[in-house]
Amino acid sequence: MALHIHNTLTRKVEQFEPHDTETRSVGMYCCGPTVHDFAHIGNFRTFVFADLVRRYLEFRGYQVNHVMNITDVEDKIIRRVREQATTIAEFTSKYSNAFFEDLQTLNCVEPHHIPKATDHIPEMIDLISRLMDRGIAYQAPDQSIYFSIEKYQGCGCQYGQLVNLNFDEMRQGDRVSDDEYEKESVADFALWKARVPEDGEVYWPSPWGEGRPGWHIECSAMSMKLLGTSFDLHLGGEDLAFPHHEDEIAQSEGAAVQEDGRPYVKYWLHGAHLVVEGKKMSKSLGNFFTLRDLTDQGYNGREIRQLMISAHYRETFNFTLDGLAGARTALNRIHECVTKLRDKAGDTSAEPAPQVLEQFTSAMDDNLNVSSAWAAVFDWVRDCNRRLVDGALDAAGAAAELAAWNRIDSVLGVGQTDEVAPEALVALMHERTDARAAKNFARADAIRDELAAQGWAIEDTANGPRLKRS
RNA sequence: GGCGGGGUAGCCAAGUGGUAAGGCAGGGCUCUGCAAAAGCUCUAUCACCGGUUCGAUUCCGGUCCUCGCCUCCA
Repeated sequence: MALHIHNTLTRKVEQFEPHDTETRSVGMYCCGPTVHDFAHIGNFRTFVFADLVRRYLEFRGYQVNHVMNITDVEDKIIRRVREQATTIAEFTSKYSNAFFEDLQTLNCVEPHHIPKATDHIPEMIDLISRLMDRGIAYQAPDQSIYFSIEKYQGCGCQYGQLVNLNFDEMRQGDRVSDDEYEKESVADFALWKARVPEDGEVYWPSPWGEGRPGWHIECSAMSMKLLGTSFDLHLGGEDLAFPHHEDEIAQSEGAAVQEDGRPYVKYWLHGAHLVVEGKKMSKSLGNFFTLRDLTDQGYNGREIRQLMISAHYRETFNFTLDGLAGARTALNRIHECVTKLRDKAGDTSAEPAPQVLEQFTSAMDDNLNVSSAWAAVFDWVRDCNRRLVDGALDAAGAAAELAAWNRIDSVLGVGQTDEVAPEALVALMHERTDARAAKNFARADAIRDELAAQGWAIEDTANGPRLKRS
């Protein structure tokens, strides 16, 4: 079997075949954060999902070129920059840095390219110019540049590739902001927003006067610059399908820069949102969490990551604190097993054991069915534990299972490294062994309590006692 | 109103036209000086009503409930 994924363009699960089949290189773009605040766990579900896709493609032997943008100019940012009398660079760098720290906490692999919108104004202007030249964009009386959906459709292009649109039935105009009333048609969207007093010092020169880019144009300009005018994968949260991604397609294909009728993007993947304790996150409900809120409660990034990738990306996920505690226990179980395999394997190395890898791969190939993939992992844990108890695993066998796990964890990214206990604690552990030999159980238990107080648990195994983080 | 997801054990969550994975929590047992870890073991008529079928949780129709999008949104 080969990797199959759900493509929003066709609304079907399709076999993944990148444009470039010879080098197996894949271009992948993921809409990144708008850096006006600390990102919340809902945002991170999407980024962890993108990380999972990237890691699985690499596991499958593809060479991925992963791009994630940073949106650092936008209404909210402009407002706060003005309120705090600062600059865009200063204001956004704080949240941008925090974002990358958080990604690291979640054990996400850093994208190869992280373009910022404000560094690509010329590319956006070029793209808008091309749309103007083709007659698809127009300047309104307010001096802003808009994209004409009517003209675009007149060129034989389709608007509404990602969602079924029926403009007559839509509740039009409800939320159209005041400054966009000069558009020719309500569905048109801004490519370039003319400078207004509220923008303060945030503006750039352009052939159409001072102003700033519309929201959608940055992703078209930056993705095509870094990945070419027609690339393989574009991902983002489900809310972005319309209008953001739809408009990206319109701008990019409206510019007619693709060769021989290729689409702007071959596969669109959208990750579903998460809710917390069954409800949409909101500060008033008290179920709104940034990543930092959770790590402050003592949960680590691996645990949060595990929970986020425990369910299918196309389903709304219910993130709960109970679930997080469960993720901790589940991960500990894997870690225990891996530790025992390491002990058994020693320095022996071996080729990965095929069985669990096959089960894992066939689950993931099926539209990234992580639930099923985890089931394969836990079945494997039970099987390894059983064989360890039965003495049915020798060093080579353990090494093979370990090698398989390392392959799997290159995708899941939840593995931990063992922490070595301080010497003083190891000495205490030995003292306890002596006490036990002398049947001085009171002293032995006292030592165990003392170790526990320092965050270490003692475990008596067939090979003697072992210390581990509790 | 339009479009698109969902409703499976206490909780989370896969899956299938032939009596339902996995994880967490809980009960019992084994091992242990006691623990821990591990193993064994127990816990579900798949929202409701019709239809198709030898047989449906799975297909079709309807009902109820729920979530998202419809130009801020991951």
